Amino acid sequence: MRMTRLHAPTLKDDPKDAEVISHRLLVRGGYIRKLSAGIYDYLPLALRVLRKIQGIIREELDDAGAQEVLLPAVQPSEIWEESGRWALYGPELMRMKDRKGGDFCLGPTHEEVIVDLVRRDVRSWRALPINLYQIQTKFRDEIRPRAGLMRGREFIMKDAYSFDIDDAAANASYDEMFSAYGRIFSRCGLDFRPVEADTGAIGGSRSHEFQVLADSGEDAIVSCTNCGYAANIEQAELSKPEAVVGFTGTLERVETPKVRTIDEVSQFLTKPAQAFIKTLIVQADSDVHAVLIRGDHELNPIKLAKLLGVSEVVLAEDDTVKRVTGAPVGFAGPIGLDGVSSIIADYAVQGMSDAVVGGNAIDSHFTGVGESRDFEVDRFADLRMAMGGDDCPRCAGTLQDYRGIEVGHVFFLGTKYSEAMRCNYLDESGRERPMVMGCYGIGVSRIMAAAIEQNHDDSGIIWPTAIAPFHVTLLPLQMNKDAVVDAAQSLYQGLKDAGVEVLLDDRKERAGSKFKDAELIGIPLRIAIGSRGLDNGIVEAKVRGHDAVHELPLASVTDWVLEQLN
RNA sequence: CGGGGUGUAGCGCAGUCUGGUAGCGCACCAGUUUUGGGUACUGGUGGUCGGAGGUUCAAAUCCUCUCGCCCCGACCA
Repeated sequence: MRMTRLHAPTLKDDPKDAEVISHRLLVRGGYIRKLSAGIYDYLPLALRVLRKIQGIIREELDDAGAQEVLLPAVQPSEIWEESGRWALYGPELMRMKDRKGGDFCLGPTHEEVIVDLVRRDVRSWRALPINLYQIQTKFRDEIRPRAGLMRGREFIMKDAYSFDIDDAAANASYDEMFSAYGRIFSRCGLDFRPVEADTGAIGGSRSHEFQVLADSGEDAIVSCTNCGYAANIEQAELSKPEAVVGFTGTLERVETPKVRTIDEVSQFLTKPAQAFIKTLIVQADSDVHAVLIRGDHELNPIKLAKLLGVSEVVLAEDDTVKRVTGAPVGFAGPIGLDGVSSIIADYAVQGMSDAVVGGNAIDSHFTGVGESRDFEVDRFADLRMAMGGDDCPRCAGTLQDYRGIEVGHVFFLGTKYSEAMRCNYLDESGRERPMVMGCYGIGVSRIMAAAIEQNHDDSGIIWPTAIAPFHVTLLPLQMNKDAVVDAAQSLYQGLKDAGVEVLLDDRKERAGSKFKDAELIGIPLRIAIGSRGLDNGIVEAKVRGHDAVHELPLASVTDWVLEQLN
């Protein structure tokens, strides 16, 4: 490809509305343009990257026995009514009517469509397992799209769905997808972790997210430094700490005028946050509970909801707090608290002594508190978010904090959709049974952004070779010198003939502009052809992201490039 | 949805407080110059100042309403 024929409008200035690195570089590098919030044009360079990613996905999924289909983007409400999600899905589901007044939506996901497809034509256990996937544009009307391609409303996703005869077979399908995902992300050149994830309201027993490690990631994850354990902090279970025996401190009520948050009280009393017990008043359906969490820890509402057997828990309204504690928000404590259904405490609170708790009265706290000596807990459980420094629940190691970008998710669905939509088959004994499903997503456009978050420097993008828009870029530095132009032209032809994807910067730009743009666009290999070196038959070769400059004879350029590409 | 910000040329911005009929840099076009890290100079193209209404002799500027976009949070799985 010749640069003069490539629509890659690069910018010197950062676009104002781009904050995160991948967003800035994709816009500046001429890869994407915004059409509306969370909706982007993909320009030629971006499309080349997306096709590389899609190619890797196709190869690995086809190898794993999946088959590609392409399902409609616009879906009728009927199948969503059947699965029950027409009512369940909120405004994130983009709904619309056709000219006859029929209800439709833009597909945010395709469980309904795929189940409808499979249930029509697959009737026998002999036809299973079957695994169908597609690569397609999804639309979710996100409350707040952000960070460019990272969380768009319209985005490209690969979604796959497996159908099996029973749990064991479905688990095998899951395992196969899990390992294919590992190969896909490795081939994309990403540093990632598969982490155990929350199975959420869908239920089911297994779920893993594939997280690309990057400081800008939206998700908080912990990973053991010793064994392979890794999990979303929402999911990470924590081992029960050993209870400490013996109390110190004497119970004492202290005045704490106008200080209510842990930080404020901690400063006021000059005691560390670990010495505090937070008392959170929560609402679970119609019940109100008090939840005790150590001051430096954070409640995990998902764990609490599971423990209480409800779909969700929320912090109680101010009025409720006042009613059950007799004090405004900020002074709740477990001592003398009897207006709640139960007092539940995180394991870390067990055996705490010389602690600080709220006094259930305005401007008042207790110090020197001993758990079980000064108040009763109804039950203890693992209720908090994991964090760096915690003990690994699987081995003797320690957990470390990471931020991650979720680029893939594998999910054991079970029979939720197949039962709701009667996607059944006849087993060997002629009995009708629901198929057991799994679903598997990859954020294709998000991978492009995640790869940049992980691979860039001050000058621009540094693409992993496997997903770079081109392998090599040629920079003729003086377009007015025939020798330079001719040498570049013959290198261009030679590389193309050798099957290399090459971008020739044949613009009549100065050398500086070409270098800058080449670095911004981030093609892995760069060959600079200048009159100075050419007098000695030499060009300069450089690998993007490395400082070393190699002087190469013209004749060996193609070999060098092929060697670099392996 | 709550909080904060912002909308002026393709991009980045000034002008708004204190009303007087729109400007700078980049990009783009023509030319001179330069020629290995975004060259310098000259001339030029391009804007209903997000939109609607109002106040005024006069509105980018003041008032009211409205829309878009960005950030934080809540929400969502």
